[in-house]
Amino acid sequence: MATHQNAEVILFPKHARQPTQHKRWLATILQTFQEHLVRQGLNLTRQREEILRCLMSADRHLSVEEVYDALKKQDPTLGRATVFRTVKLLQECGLVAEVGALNGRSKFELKADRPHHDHMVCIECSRIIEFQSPMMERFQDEAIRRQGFVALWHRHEIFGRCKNCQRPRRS
Amino acid sequence: MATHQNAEVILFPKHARQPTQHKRWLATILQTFQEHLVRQGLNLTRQREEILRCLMSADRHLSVEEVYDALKKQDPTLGRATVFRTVKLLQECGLVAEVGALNGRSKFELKADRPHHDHMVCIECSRIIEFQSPMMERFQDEAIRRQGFVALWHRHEIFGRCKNCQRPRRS
DNA sequence: CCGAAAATGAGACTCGATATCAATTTCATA
DNA sequence: TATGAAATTGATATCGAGTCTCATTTTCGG
Repeated sequence: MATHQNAEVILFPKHARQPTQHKRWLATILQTFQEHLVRQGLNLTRQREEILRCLMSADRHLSVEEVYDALKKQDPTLGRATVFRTVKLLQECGLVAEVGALNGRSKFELKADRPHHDHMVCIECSRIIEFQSPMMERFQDEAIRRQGFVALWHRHEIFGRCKNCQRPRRS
Repeated sequence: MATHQNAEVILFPKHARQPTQHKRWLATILQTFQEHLVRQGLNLTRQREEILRCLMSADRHLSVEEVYDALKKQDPTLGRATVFRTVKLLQECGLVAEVGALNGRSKFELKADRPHHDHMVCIECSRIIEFQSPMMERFQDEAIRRQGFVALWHRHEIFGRCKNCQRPRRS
């Protein structure tokens, strides 16, 4: 009945880049966000930057609550609503994608400059495994074209047990 | 700000079967459900049967609220909780599948005896287009095997605009 | 028919997400 | 740099899908 697990969020570079390299990457993404905001007549505020940085430096998919908790420590005035609003903005400009989680709490990941991939979600340990399958994509695109559909985004999640969680039986 | 659209649910056979044919189909599915219940020491009650019949005869994916509204008319004592509970039972025995909808309200479809398929969801008119792509499935399965993952179910939804809703611009 | 177990439905409750709104911040412009 | 309209924020209220509780009713084997 705990409100949420994973109260502690350890932040470290996702791609283990060189510091300088990472800085440049970070700057590029910030700029993308900035441009999107300007296009809408909005500003890149301290809070928005913090939230984006948090998502950029996390080594895993985070929920809004996790982002909020992590940032609250270094900025106690931050409000939940701002995190929700900012994540929505980041989704709109395609920097962040929702990865529907198991129990109604959505998790988010940074999409920027990362190749397209889908997810396998372990129902035991909640681990999210990213995978790519260009061939699968290809046939998916073909199906979309066949229907005369214009795809804006998609969600492809496979639920089951990961390699480490294949216990013989549920106790 | 309406609580929910589509208050009216028109029920008619999904597959336009012959009456006798449909009756037999219905009986088979009811029996499947029955068997699942007995296996768990549960009973097939009037409410449970009504709910399954409703899902079986709908021509589209329904939300719990829609099932509830439709049945409430012919059985005013029916409770929301019962619909939620029954849909969960139907999911457990594989007769019904959740099709994650746009706004947090899940919709459900009857899976029984229908071939596997995925969905394209129109963000304009909420229409759900079912499609099949055996090749796509094949490469998906391959990816799952490659990860040593054991898949239990999956969700593959493509969001965008359907053929009829490709307006030139959002006003 | 009896009685234990299952099922129901009304309503309280949970909790992620959104809306509201007064106070604060931002930035183009003077 | 000062100004003010527009954007932003955060506290809080609110919403709503889904779950839980529990007293009452139904089911079904014996």
